[in-house]
Amino acid sequence: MKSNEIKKAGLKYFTIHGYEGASLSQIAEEVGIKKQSIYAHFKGKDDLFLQVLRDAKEADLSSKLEYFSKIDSRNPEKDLYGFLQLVIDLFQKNEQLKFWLRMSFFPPAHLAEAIDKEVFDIEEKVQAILESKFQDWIDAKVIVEEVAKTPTLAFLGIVDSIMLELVYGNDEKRLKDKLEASWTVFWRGISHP
Amino acid sequence: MKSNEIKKAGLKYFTIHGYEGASLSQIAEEVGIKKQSIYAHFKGKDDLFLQVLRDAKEADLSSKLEYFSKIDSRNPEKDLYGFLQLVIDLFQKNEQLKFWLRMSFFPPAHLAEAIDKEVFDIEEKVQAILESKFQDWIDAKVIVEEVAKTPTLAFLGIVDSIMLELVYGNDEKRLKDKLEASWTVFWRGISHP
DNA sequence: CTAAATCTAACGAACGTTCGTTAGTTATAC
DNA sequence: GTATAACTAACGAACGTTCGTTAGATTTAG
Repeated sequence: MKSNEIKKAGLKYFTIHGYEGASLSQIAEEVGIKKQSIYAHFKGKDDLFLQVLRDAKEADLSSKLEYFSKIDSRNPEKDLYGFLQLVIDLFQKNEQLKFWLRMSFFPPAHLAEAIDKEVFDIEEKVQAILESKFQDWIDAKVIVEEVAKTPTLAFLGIVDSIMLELVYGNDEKRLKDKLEASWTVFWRGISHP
Repeated sequence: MKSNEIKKAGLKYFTIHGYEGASLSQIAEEVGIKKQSIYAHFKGKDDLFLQVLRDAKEADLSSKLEYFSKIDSRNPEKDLYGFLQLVIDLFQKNEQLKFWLRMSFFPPAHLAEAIDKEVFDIEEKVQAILESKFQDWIDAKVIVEEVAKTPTLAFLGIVDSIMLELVYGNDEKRLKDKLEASWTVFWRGISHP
């Protein structure tokens, strides 16, 4: 299907140059067609963008949901650190998470509302799952905390900072250092009385 | 000085729409002149952008340096939390930090190299100062840690995540919650044995 | 089985608009 | 009276988009 090739090229250039900086002719050239031909598959630039966005959202969400459904809920140290590894993997394997991150925080102005809705949706779901996991661990006295929301938000903060480090450069060493540092302090912070 | 007005308008639109999405006519209109008149003050779009960038960098750096020069180095809990408050203040008072954040992570492709150099410079300096502060606190046995780099990187991670929260929405409540959660876990993580 | 109709995917050409930029001219300020 | 900073006018290039058309495959009808 040619549509998928176009979406793939769109994902690439939207990620690198942003919505305004990516041009249809550039995207078409990548696929080997003229920019007018894109209109046989999409209504226009906005349509292409929004389809790429929804694909990225779905991929991101389903990867995370799948991970959460697989963990055993008895070993928070392994499960939480594994989630950070998952995020790093997703980021490096496919471009969708990078695209998603960029558009979450710096959306094209005229689509900001539509994008915000999707972002809120995914954020809400992930937070809800994490919070219930933390609650389980608190009940099982595996970690020490009064309210589940505190470690949840702190952990999501680490996820964000790791993603920023991923988008920043490709300083593999610095990423590893930062992950280790954040994780060490975080884990000590929620597991020690 | 009209140049400053132009830079101020440039800062605004570069921050909202990014380099490619901001147009000189838009910027000129904000100031009340025609876009061609910008060329009496700047060589072109790149020149304007880079001057805005350097102003933002300088403002960001000097605010942070000033803060570090004022703290007494005996009370890390107050000093570190105060730094997070400073970042939030800077972000909400002037647009420069938001601009700086956007361009650090999603620079226009043809200026990426020049921008990266500035970003690396400021990052390096802040990290060096923080690391030496942490070393002082470790030596004074106010915090518990072996190497200063670990709490430094973990703290910088919190700074990043707070900035992302600031750029995201203006959910004041969520920002407060996240700050409190990250800080609680972090402080417990570096102060408890 | 063949002929007509429909669908798919691409094309060149052109649309109106906006972009950043340059040149030459006029007004303002010291 | 000279510089500075604004203006008008115009530039080539690129943008997203629409148009009419073509070539080939697939489906439908007689």
